[in-house]
Amino acid sequence: MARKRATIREVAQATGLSPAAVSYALRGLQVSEETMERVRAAAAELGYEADPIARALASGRTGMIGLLCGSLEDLWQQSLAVGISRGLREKDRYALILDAVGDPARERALAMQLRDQRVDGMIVQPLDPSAPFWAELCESLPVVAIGDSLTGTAGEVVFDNRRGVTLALEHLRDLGHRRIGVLTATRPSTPDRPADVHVSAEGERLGLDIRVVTAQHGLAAATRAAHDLLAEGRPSAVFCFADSIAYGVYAAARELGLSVPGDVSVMGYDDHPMSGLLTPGLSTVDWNIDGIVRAAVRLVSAAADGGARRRRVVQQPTLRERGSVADLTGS
Amino acid sequence: MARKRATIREVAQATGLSPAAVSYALRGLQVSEETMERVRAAAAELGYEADPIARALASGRTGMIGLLCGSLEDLWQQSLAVGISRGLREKDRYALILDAVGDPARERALAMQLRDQRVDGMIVQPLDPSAPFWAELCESLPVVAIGDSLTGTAGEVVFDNRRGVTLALEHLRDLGHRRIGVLTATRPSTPDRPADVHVSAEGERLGLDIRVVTAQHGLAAATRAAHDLLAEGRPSAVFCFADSIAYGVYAAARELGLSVPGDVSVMGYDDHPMSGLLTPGLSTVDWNIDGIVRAAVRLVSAAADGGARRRRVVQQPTLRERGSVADLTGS
DNA sequence: ACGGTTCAGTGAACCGCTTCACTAGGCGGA
DNA sequence: TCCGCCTAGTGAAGCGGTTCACTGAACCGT
Repeated sequence: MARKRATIREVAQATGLSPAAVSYALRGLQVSEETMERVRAAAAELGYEADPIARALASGRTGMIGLLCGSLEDLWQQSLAVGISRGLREKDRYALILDAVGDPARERALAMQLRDQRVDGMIVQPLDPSAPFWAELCESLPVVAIGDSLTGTAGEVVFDNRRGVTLALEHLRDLGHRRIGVLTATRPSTPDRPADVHVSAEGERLGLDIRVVTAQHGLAAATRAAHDLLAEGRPSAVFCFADSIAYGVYAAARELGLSVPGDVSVMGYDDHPMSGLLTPGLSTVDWNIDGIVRAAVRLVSAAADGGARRRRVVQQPTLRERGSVADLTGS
Repeated sequence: MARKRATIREVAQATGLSPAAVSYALRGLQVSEETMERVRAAAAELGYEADPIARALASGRTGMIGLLCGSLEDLWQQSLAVGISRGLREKDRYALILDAVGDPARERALAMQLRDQRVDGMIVQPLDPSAPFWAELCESLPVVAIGDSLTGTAGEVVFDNRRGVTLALEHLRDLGHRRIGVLTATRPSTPDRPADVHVSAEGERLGLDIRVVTAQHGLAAATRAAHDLLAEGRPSAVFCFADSIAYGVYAAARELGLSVPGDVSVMGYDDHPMSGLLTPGLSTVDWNIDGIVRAAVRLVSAAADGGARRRRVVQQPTLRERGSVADLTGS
């Protein structure tokens, strides 16, 4: 059995100080340089390290940031998780990553868990941004939402989806596409997701014939949905609201013996690292994941340090052409 | 401000019982059915929920399982994380995912953090399985390692790498390949990684001309390494110790204007969901990720519930042919 | 009627750290 | 010299649960 670890009292004993003094000293507060040194030495000697649980109970703080992902199965969220983990490390914090596996009820439960863990703040990719519990959560700790506005006082890193949609649809139109299938990911209880609205509006403005289909998260589900979409009255192009969904279209096309972009064109939305590796490379709307990560990390750590909570960063997209969209204009 | 949450003492007050009784009642211990009901009702009424931090401090348990990933940038580890998150959910536990971002020092720090968080057990994909701190860690909580044996009393889900390597190399040999490049991921301080040893041994047995190159984690690093490997005295096939590394070979081949498998054949190791989507599909060694996830979850939750800690599951590979290996035999 | 079990529940100590209110001593200014 | 203030440090009360040792009552067989 590992020898029981030293407590603050033992350090106090060893230095002839009170536990309180040791507590202060180790955090660089209130005490003279000299005792500070003495305490540090004794702590090192005894191999003392403060117990984060006890500390959290007493102080209500932990230095951790929670990252709550709606569905880690989504490659985009995976990339984000990796980036945020990295980014927080540089701020001397660390990320607790939790995965709601696509279940809004679990999302709620995990959010509460995280709060109870006394995280100093959290970054969320909400499954259900309109759920009422967010407001309550925002009261008790700084929350930063990525991609959606929450019902509550949260920081936000949002996407200019109107612009992103316009970019994608105009690109398709310019290359001569008129019948366009749109594949979105499920968003429980937000049927009127802003981006979807933009699709209809922009589609109309551009004179496009648009059909929207919703897919569950995950490659397999996206493939099934794409299969359905391609099977009946095939559109000339499919615009997907996530690169990982577009991968499903590639898979479905392969199953159906269709070539991309020969028989069907595909546009993604995200720009995931894998997208450049497919054949043909996936043309997509690039949201600059690094920028998002940096913004989210900045917002949450500022808020956790007592800064402003309500702050909004709008991310602008750029078009990334790679060859998955056929030119039908014959020019 | 959110109204302060109810404590156990308030529930005690409300029911006219002692805090101890309430504590027992809520955990279904020691008390009569009737008081149990009364306590539950009062708790619900007051919106009482036990504070996990206080509980952890007092009892030393949390119900959480830590998942420590050496480098979440690796797609394989991402998949594993997702699977484990799912799997633990079914066991009514939940996963805390931490990412060492490829840094052994951080791996150590996070492992200690996790222990201090009082996780009931942890699943690890060690960066440095031979580091001495694992032994110490294994003393204080159940650890399950995936892919490597730890220096300590840990459960293990290991791969029959000898068999996997044989499968891959024999496949290449059967299709007429002789000069083979091998790309492995960095493993700090384990230069003699078993799999690498097998490569040499098997290569010799099969009469192959093998050259091993090590890549850092991440797609970009893999691409660079592959670039180097392909540029000088190009081998006819490259065998990669992870599918995500193989993706780097695809990328490098594209940059160099080489076709896969026309100019260079590629074999992976893992079978990641994306591998079927590439063109050509990546031929790889399938380790059955679902099986691994299930085994790891089973081992760790059994150990956390007080079962045996030292237990070993060996995973067997199968060959998955998809078309990234050219047949040079001309038959 | 009596000692011995069991059952339901109590009180208080604790888990290990933080923090609040307070004090002793040193110092400067009037 | 006295007062007030600052600094360095103390003691004890938490934080919100769990757990151990114990008690009083009910029940048992004899």
